[in-house]
Amino acid sequence: MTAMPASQTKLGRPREFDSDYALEQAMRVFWAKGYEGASLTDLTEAMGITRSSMYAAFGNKDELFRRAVERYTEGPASYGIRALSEPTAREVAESILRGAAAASTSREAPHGCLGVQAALSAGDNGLTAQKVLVDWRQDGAARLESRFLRARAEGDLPETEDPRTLAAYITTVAYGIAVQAATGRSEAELLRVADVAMNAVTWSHG
Amino acid sequence: MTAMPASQTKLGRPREFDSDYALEQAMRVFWAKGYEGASLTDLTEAMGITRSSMYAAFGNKDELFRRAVERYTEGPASYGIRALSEPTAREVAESILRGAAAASTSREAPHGCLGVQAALSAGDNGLTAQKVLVDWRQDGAARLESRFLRARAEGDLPETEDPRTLAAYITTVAYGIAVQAATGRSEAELLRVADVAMNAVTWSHG
DNA sequence: GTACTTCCGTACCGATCGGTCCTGAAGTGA
DNA sequence: TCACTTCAGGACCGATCGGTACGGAAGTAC
Repeated sequence: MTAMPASQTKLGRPREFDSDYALEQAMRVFWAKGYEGASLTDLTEAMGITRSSMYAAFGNKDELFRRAVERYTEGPASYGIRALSEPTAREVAESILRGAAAASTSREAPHGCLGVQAALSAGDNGLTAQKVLVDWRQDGAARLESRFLRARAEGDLPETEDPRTLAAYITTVAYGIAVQAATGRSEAELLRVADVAMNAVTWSHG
Repeated sequence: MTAMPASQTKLGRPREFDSDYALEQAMRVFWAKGYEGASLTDLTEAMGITRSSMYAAFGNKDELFRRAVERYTEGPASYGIRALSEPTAREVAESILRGAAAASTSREAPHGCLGVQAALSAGDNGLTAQKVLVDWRQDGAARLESRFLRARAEGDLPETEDPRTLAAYITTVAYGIAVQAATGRSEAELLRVADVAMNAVTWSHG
């Protein structure tokens, strides 16, 4: 219904607003105010469109949030995906922690991590959004676990390290860094925290 | 007006409900649903009192939240204060991390940490609550920093360790553990994470 | 031009939000 | 008993919530 295949013949009046820009703005509002704290008025004003246009283009608030999270993953949180392709387990972990510190304290975006703070807890109306983010965090941890599993198979991580626990540890620190950023800590401080955190693990290299 | 000194002569009809119990229930609702997600209806139903009684006893939603956070500090989060009186820096840190893992995964309470998840981000109506929790987290970190400062002075922590960074690291892991608990991780997993985290620091003892 | 489709803006929907007010009952001290 | 105070309950407040209906304007395909 909403997102038709682009191959279809375009009929009628074409959309006047930039859908990507609108989604970007919605993402920022959710990031700053959380799912429940972001009202339709907040969202549409930031997106520069009316309620009608938003509902026609994205369906409803839940779907808009889902799309915003996707965009967040591909945009501000893309350091996470890039980190997975670092050559060694140590560099993967370091990229994630330093990336989290940087992304959570950017001056051009809300502090903290959308994936953590937008719906950590929720009332009845926010349960869908809460589940979206639980899945988002679980998925990220699972990818990291797979990466560490591969690293161990490649001899890149000592056999004594458990990939699941290690992935849980790194994501734990990353989430904590996001909370610290939302509490007001500076990037410099959080980079030092990331450095300390790296010492917890015996890496094969580095 | 609201909270008169207890020394005053008691006049009129005495309160019929248990104020402590009511506050405990309110705390749990805020813990599970967050500040904005917890409606007055949710709160008063759990507390077993009417809106009138709540407003007479606690003032308004913001004040109720403030009191609930106080109770949280003295109750479910009391492990934090107790940890500060452990004899060595290592034991302080270990008590905090293990305490966080246990408190965040209790079967008799909502998962996660009220101080983290009840208002990490907020809309306009939740800004006061958000500030309460920012202060709460900053205060906790400051106390831990003081404790580590003392530990270093007592020769209980190597001179090479910076108390501020160390306190930031430990609280970061503790917050991360709370996020993981809200994501569904088990206590056993989080205890393993806590063990890993302890290896990041060179302690004088243990 | 004409038929058709989708646009956008607005007015509006019922529900719920936090908070107030009023009333009658119930307990207090003298 | 009496005056006084505070209780609990529920109706009610304006504002805002997410979401919908409608209608005129504006674009496209033929």
